[in-house]
Amino acid sequence: MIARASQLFLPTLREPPADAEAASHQLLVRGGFIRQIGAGLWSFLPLGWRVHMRIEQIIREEINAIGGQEMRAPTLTPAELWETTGRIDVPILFHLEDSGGRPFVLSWTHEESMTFLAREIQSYKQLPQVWYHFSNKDRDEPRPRGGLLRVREFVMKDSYTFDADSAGLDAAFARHEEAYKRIFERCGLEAYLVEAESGVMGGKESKDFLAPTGSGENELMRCENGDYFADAEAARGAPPPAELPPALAAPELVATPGVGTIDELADFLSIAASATSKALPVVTGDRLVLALVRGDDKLSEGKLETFFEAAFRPATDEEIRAAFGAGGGSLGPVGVDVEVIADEALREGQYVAGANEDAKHLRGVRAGRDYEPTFADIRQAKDGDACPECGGTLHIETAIEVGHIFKLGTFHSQAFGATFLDEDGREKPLIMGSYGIGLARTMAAVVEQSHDENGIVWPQAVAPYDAHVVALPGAEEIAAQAAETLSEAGLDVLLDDRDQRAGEKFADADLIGCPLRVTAGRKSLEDGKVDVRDRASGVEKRLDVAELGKEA
RNA sequence: CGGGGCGUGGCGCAGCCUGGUUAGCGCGUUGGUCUGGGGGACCAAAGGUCGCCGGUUCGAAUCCGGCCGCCCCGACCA
Repeated sequence: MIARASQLFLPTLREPPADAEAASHQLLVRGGFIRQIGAGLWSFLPLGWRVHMRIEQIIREEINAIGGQEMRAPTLTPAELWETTGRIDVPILFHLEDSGGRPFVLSWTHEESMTFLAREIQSYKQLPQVWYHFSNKDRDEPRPRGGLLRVREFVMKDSYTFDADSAGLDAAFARHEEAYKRIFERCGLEAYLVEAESGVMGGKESKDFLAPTGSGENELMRCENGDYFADAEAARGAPPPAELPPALAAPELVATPGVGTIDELADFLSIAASATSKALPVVTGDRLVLALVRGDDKLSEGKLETFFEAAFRPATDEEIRAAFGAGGGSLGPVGVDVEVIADEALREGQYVAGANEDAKHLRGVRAGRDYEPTFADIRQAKDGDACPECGGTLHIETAIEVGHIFKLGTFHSQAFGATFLDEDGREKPLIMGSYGIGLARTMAAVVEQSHDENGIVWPQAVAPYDAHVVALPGAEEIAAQAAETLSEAGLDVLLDDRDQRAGEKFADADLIGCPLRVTAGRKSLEDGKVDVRDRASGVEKRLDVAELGKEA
């Protein structure tokens, strides 16, 4: 097909909007792909929607290929659907009422709707099932940002799998892993599958697809040797060894007047921060627990949450006094009647710890001798940590989460009574998985990874048009012929037939970023040809119009 | 929710501190002439409740108060 620029709604901008910072935000607005209508609320203009549709079609093909059945559930749902699972209290829900005052919720995900439907599954003979749809998700995000990177309404492809047993779930999960890899690869996006923290909402296992980019809200940790990738929140890096002073036979009390922070403590005692330990009293449910990490490490809230399988909060000053008999700056694991969760880094060696007496610390505190902790990996991984696979150096990069896949188990099916009769004649809850891809976010991630100072460089599979034909004065006819030839060869063509200067047309072509630019002008007309330029490489060659079809 | 910034024709900005004619500039838009391979030149023109409400004042884009919206950092985040 051929689209004529003179008739397209394609409002390109010479300058980026003042409020745009992320490259994808600037370029997609400047290129006339999207326009904002409120915080986190975006319209897709004709070009932007073409890209969106191409991504959608790639996803559709790949999910169909693993047996997915496309369907469609509504975004507007009765509130009782969410009361069934208790997720009515999730803070990002948009609540509304119909004219009769009945409560409704805008879906922010579709486990509830799909599980509701899955009650009609009766027998193991009907399993497995793989359902998916493309639908709007609405989320009352506390802070939308970065153009398409985090929004309040967006189209997600979400799949839901129903299996009779966990082996079936594992297989469905694995098939989605592979499908997602192919999807991102076809979109020309570099994305890595990493372990994610499943956090409070539980589930047995979840993995993220992270696309390294210049802007984003996630952090990808990767090994310099390419053998380990992880979400920095969940990464299992090993910290550099602690610089420890000589060991002591028993803990030794030392006065530390005026010392409040780890840095002050290390300075005061003339030791490295890594030779100290940091005690963080937290409350989960109704128990108070002391989390202990090395002085130069930070506690990973996600990891601790996963360890507890529950949310937690910092203990209050009163709770701390009551449990430790000392204030926040002098807490430690020795001689207290409190459960201690110590980070793995503290398994070996002796560290300085708070003495549970104000302004006093203990030197030479050793796990297993002076206190009995439960060990767990609860530290936040850092740039420079050692790779758990090969010992190489790990580095952190900014990334966008473009997909997330979950093994849900039976949480939703039990809530809805979505059961089936198994081979053994017993009624069992369906075993579920859910799998999401944000289309607009994928689009933004592609732009983040694929642009230069002049504009977007679309991978062909997701480009708004395959070729951009620039018609310069005096060569309108040959330009139209070129567009026709390309179109007949099966390409989607944007023909710039506007009465504009050459420079403006070239600038727009670079900005819009179609993979191929074909220019017909006086220069090329001299030998009856057109100039074909590759957007990515900038390589240009002069060809006969007739040759265009083959080239493309 | 905490911190910071911004709100003036379609876009990007100046003016505000120190209140005072018809609120400017660049780009874009419309008509015209010339031009024509990297955002060209000239002529003419259209287009603005200065975010909203209230207050101070003879007089408010400008000063004061409240509210709203948007962006960034943080908190939060399937």
